[in-house]
Amino acid sequence: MTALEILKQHEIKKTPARMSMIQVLQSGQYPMSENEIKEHMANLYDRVTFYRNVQTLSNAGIIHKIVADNTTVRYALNCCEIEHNHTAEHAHFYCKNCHEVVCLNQIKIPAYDLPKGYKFVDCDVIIKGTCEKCNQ
Amino acid sequence: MTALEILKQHEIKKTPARMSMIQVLQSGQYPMSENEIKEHMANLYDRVTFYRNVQTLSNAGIIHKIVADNTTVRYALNCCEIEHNHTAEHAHFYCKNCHEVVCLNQIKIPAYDLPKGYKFVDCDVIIKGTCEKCNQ
DNA sequence: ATTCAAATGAAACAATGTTGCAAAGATAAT
DNA sequence: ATTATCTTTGCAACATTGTTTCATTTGAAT
Repeated sequence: MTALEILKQHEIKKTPARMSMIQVLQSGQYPMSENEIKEHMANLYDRVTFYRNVQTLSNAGIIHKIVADNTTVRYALNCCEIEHNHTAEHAHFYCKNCHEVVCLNQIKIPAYDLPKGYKFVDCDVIIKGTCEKCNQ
Repeated sequence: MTALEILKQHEIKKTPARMSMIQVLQSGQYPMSENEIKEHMANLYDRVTFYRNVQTLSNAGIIHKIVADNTTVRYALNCCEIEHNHTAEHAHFYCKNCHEVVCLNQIKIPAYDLPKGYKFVDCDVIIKGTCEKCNQ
C-alpha cells in the first residue's frame, strides 16, 4: 500500500510532510524515533509539524507510538490494521542494552477480560530484555 | 512491609527523601505521577533528587515506571515482588478519558516465548480504553 | 568522634512537547 | 479564473521533563 493510498483510505489530506513521514516509516524495518525520522525527511522536517502530524496520523490509526523505557518514543505504521484488518496487534521488544525496538510479529496481543464497566480500546505490550545481537 | 524494611532488604541507604517517596507510594492506591508524589512529599521534594532516587529505587526493583500515553510517567511500588515473591507482574489500565492509571491485579503477565537469542527480563502491559467512572 | 563514600540541592543545561499566530496551500462555490 | 473558506505549515516563544556538574551535607561503619 502506498503512502497516498493510506492517506486516501483514511480521508486525510495529502501533504508533503505526511507523505514523507509515512514513506520513511515504510522504508525502516524497526519502529523509528523522531530523530531517525527527521534524518530521513531532510528538508521536509519541521518539529511542530511533525508533532502535529503524529497526532493526526495516530488518531486516524495510521501510526502508533511505542514508548519503551522512556524517554525515546518510537513510531511505527499500524501494519496489522492494514494486513489483517485490525484484529490482533503484536508485541514489541525493547533491548535494555542497545535500546533498539523490534516488532514481535509472532506474539499477538490477546483479548483481555476487563473488570465490569471498563471498555477495551487498545493494548501495548512491551517485552524488555536483551536482544540477539547483544547476547552474542 | 515498612519503607525502612524495604530499603534494608535491598541494602539501600535510608534517607529522608527515599523513605518519604516509598511511604507516599504506599499510601496511594494508584500509580502516581511525579506531581502527585511531589505534593505529598512537601519539603522533602527536590526534582533532581527525585529523579536520582527513581533511578536507584527502580534499579533495585523497588518501584517501576508506568508510561501510558506519554507524557505522564507514573510510578508504583513493585507490590508483586513483595507480595508473591516476584513471579508474575500484572497489567495496567490507562483511561483515555480521565487519564488515570489503575493496576489490574487479576490480569497477570504471561511468560512469553521469545525468538532464539533473545533474553526476557521484564514486560509491560498497558491496556487502554475508558474506565468505569468515565463509562457511566 | 572520625572518616569516607554516598546522597543532596542548586544552577545550568538539554531534550521533548505545546500554543499562538501569520503566511501558504488546498477546496469549493460562484 | 476569482473569491471565500478551511486546513496545514513554519516560526517564535513557551512549558515541561530529564540530565550534568559541583560544592556541601549526611549516613553509617570503624
